[in-house]
Amino acid sequence: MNIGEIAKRAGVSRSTVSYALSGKRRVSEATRRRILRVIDEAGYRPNANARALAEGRTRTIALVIPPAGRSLTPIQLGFVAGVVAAASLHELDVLLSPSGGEHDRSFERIISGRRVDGVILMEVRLQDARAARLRESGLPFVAIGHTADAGTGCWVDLDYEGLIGNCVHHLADLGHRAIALINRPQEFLDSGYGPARRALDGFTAAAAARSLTATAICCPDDAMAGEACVENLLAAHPAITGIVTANEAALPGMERALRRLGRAVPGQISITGVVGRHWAEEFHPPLTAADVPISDLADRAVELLAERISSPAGPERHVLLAPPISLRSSTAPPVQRAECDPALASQGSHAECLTS
Amino acid sequence: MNIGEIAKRAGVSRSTVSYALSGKRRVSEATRRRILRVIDEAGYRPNANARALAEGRTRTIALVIPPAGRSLTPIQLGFVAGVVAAASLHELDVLLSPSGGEHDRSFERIISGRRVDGVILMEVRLQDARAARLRESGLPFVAIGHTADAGTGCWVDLDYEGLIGNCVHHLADLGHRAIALINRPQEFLDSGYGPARRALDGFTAAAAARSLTATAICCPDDAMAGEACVENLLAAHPAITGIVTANEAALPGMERALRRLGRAVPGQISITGVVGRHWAEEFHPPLTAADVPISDLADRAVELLAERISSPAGPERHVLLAPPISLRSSTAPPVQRAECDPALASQGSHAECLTS
DNA sequence: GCCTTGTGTCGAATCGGTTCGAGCGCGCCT
DNA sequence: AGGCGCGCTCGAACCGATTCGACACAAGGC
Repeated sequence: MNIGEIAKRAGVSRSTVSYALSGKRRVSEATRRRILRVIDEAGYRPNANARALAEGRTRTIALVIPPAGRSLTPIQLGFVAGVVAAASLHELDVLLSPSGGEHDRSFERIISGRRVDGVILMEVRLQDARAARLRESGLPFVAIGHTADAGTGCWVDLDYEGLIGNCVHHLADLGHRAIALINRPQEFLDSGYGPARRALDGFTAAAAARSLTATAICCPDDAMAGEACVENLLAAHPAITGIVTANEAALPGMERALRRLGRAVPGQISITGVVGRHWAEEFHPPLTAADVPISDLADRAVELLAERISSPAGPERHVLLAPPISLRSSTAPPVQRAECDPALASQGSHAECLTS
Repeated sequence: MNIGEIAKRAGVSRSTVSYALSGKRRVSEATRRRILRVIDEAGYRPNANARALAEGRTRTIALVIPPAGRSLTPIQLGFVAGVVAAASLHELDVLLSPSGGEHDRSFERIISGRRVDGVILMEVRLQDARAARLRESGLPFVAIGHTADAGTGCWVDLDYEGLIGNCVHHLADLGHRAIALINRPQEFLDSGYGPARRALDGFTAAAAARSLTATAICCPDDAMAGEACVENLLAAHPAITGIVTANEAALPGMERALRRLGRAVPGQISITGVVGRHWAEEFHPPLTAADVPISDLADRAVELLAERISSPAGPERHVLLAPPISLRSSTAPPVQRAECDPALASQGSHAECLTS
């Protein structure tokens, strides 16, 4: 069933059918109705490939997911779902492309085969080969996170530097003097992964501004590692009363470690950070944190890309999101060590130990 | 840059370029080399849409993800990643399609626009409108989970019935007499979601076969609900010593509830079930469970689909996976209430309380 | 020397749409 | 009445590939 068959049955030419469908030229009401009836009876839909070939656009975008497929975090997952939903509203389909290692062929196939009108690139690095390849190809793309030359290209990103800084200020305001950062894994930092770098920068700068004693450590992306990290951290730096985390996957382990060490939250240790809302709410007690606005991020990325596709010569826009800190119940002023009996605190009755 | 331009530069016809690339007819070695050199210099790749139009196939498959995009579980996420990886090995691209509600237009667009050669359908229900639509369209598809008429169509699935049954038998072998099933949410059961139904069937049948006292409850897919479920369960049925779970998302909450109630695992309560490997290993203590072989599932689905695409008239094959139970450390023989001091057990020294 | 066989290449049709220029018939204005 | 403009429709070109039948030319057999 193709457009020619419809034309024949309706007794018109192929172009008239096309115009009746697209509305790009006027078609008399009588003819239009007749054509639509035939189409309805035949259950006809235009072939997407033929249309793409003729129009020169595919109405499809590619979403390039991070290299190691196995390490997709729930936050990334949420982003994928968000992009699909947002694209659906723009009448765009989403082609998923893995990247890295043997899967680079897939990426290359999609780009150079002109299968898509634009690309969303997840998890870009400060130096990113895929971004360079895309720039060379001339295909519109939006990066999630920004590359080293932040001025060029479109991107949407989270203001990790500012957000982590806000967390530090929040702890400082409460009176904490010794704090720590639990960052993403060391190799992320080494390979120039923006969020990890900027989290560290923001932490260091804010801590210095408030003259805090600050310790930053990296932690692999899983609960077991989180448990070990917190144990080692508190053993090595017993004075620490506040923790800022940029690593949500480690949270369950952190919770376990604190419980096992008998440190009450927020009685003895305050915790905050930048994590997905889901993780913040599942923490015990609910985490005071800057919730990562994952579906906003997805919406904005698709919006930017759609705009760029329709006018490739337009300005290269950037979006830097900075969600507010949601106050829940994992932060409080630090205990005064001298005045407070640890036994009391571990039983949860730390009210009388609070400082001013 | 298109095939005509390459032909001109190499001084041959367009068809010769096509044959040199596809190898479907012989081309003299000299000509072939010349063409390839020109292609290399120009950085030419065939336009995927034009090729699809001419060949009548798109080299793309659709992956239809569950209705509510927001509630994708990590296990589903893993499946998506697995499908993309497997498809990449077959030189297939993956188009992601949401389904349900307003997103059904996207599904319809992909199917009737002939954008794909085949479809993988996640989370099918026993009665499934999308499966019916696909059958009607004649497009090859593979379902994850089977529909009510299991004999027709291709599918891959997990043998939930058998696996949950095995878990029951495992507990029975250890000597447990009163056990419970923590199933997926009630509405899943009501809407005819296969895994939930079959988990319940398998549990009931195996418990009956071993003459166990069995309680089955449903639990929403999150940690908070898991915590509440376990508390209520143990309050209402204090005799229970073994729990089988089909709900991995509830696991962290279950762990918290047991800890708060002071029930040692596996000292006082044994836990097992069917859950993703990741969840099993993150549990404390590591969970004895039938690990869901998620990437196997994805591989087999893609394999079946690829086979069906290349020979649509072939047999409709099914795959039912039944992974073995991985013994970790969350199950043990139940304590003899009369002989055992709960205080001892809660300190982890339950060795002297074991039966037979 | 002619016919056969086979190798390598070409031209044209095809896939299923979109789009542009042209043409036809009609009503209106002068 | 003739000319003009307008509304509607048609035919043909085009997008960029694949594929089939045909043809040119060289080698080999009689």
